[in-house]
Amino acid sequence: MNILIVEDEKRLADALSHILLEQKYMVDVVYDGAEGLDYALSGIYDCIILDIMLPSVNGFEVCLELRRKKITTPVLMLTAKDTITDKVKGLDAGADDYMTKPFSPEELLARLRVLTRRRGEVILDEIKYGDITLHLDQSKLSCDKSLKSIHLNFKECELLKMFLAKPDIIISKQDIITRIWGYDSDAGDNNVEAYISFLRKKLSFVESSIEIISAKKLGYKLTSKV
Amino acid sequence: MNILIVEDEKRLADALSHILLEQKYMVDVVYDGAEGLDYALSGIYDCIILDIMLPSVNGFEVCLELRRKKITTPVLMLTAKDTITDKVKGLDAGADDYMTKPFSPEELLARLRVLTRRRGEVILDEIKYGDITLHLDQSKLSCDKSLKSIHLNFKECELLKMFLAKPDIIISKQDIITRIWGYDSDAGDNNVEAYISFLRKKLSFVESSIEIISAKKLGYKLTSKV
DNA sequence: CCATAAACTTAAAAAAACCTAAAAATATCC
DNA sequence: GGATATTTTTAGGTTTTTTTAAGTTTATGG
Repeated sequence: MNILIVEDEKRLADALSHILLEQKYMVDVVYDGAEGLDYALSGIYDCIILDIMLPSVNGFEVCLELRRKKITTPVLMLTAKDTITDKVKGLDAGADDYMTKPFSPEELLARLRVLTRRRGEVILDEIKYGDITLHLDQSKLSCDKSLKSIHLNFKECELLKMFLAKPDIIISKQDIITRIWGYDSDAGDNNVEAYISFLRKKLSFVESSIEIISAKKLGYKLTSKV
Repeated sequence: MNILIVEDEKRLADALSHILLEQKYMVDVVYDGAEGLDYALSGIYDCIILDIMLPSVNGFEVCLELRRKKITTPVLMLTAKDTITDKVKGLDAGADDYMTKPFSPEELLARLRVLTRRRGEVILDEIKYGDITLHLDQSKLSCDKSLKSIHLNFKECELLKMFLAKPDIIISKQDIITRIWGYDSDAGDNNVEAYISFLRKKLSFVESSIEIISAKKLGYKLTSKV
């Protein structure tokens, strides 16, 4: 079960993600509205916990935009704004539930269970970029041109997904570690390097024109040769 | 849009029904639990507003019974019981939302709109996929080709049902545990593995071309070999 | 152009995940 | 209460993933 937390108060976001991780949810955390919207639009989440007051784009707008784009992922608004007007506004913006801070972890988890009790939703199972397609449902990478494909394991898949979410943007090793190994892991740079190497080998195996470029001291980015 | 109000405080029930009628909902009101259950079991309502402390049968039980009988009408619990424990209990009993008295009419209406804007589900007593048929009424799995069939026990049946609801989609072990063993169970991954193994054996016994594929670290999915 | 730190690659070791049969514990039925 | 069915646990072997570590290559500032 994948949960996205969009919350700019770092302390609270950490606490939340802790609680959820304990319950074996998979958690992604982002700290501003625009980024939250980006992530949410992927449609891969089973629920989104959304703050309202956020840098760049506020929670109401994030929610409205999601619904406009036909993303039906359940949204739980979690915010300090406790007036009736805000609640109504949030729910009518497309949120499925609304809780005010401070909140009880137990109630949050219970409401989360309600929202994630299965409905007839469709999950995005494919990401395309350039000449490649990442089939999330089959953990498989394929190339449109060569028609070749190859299996990716869990971390390879996560890593590629991360790059595909931000093509042409440099991602630091540390970001990769925190996202894929977890913020409290003791994985080192070499772990990342090893996986980058695995991925490159597979990208070249399927004869893609996509490549992962390393930017010394900064990180890596995905680009299309063509 | 039909709403059922189950609430023994006559004054409150009247006020509520007033508010709803103003919004052009069709409203039925009953004043005790057993009667509420009777009405609710008809399945004709789009939402049920349910008090907890009721004569004869309490709200938790009404809700549990409804879910046991596969009635999926959204339930909004509206009650004076405002402890976290009660909220969790209510939501886990199958309620879709929980509000405490005193409540604001605006918020109630907003939450009602959330609950009634969702899609319906269909209940069947037979599920077919590929060359197999799962007879829910007889807990029996059969294969069209070989004509062989075999009995499934409850958990095997639930598990297969889960897969059949989403063929080709990966379902995580955690999802399986929460759905089949309950969110608060201490069943481990190995329980799931054992049941997957049972199911595979039975699928192969009836000579089906359906198989359960494991996606390491992600879960399992059902696919048809042909 | 050289020294050097950073990045890369790889094989092999270690760890984790998975599968299954069979035993043990529980629950259910007659 | 005994028989039967179901569920859970155990344990071994298998496979896959992940980490490690050492040797190699590459980029960059001086």
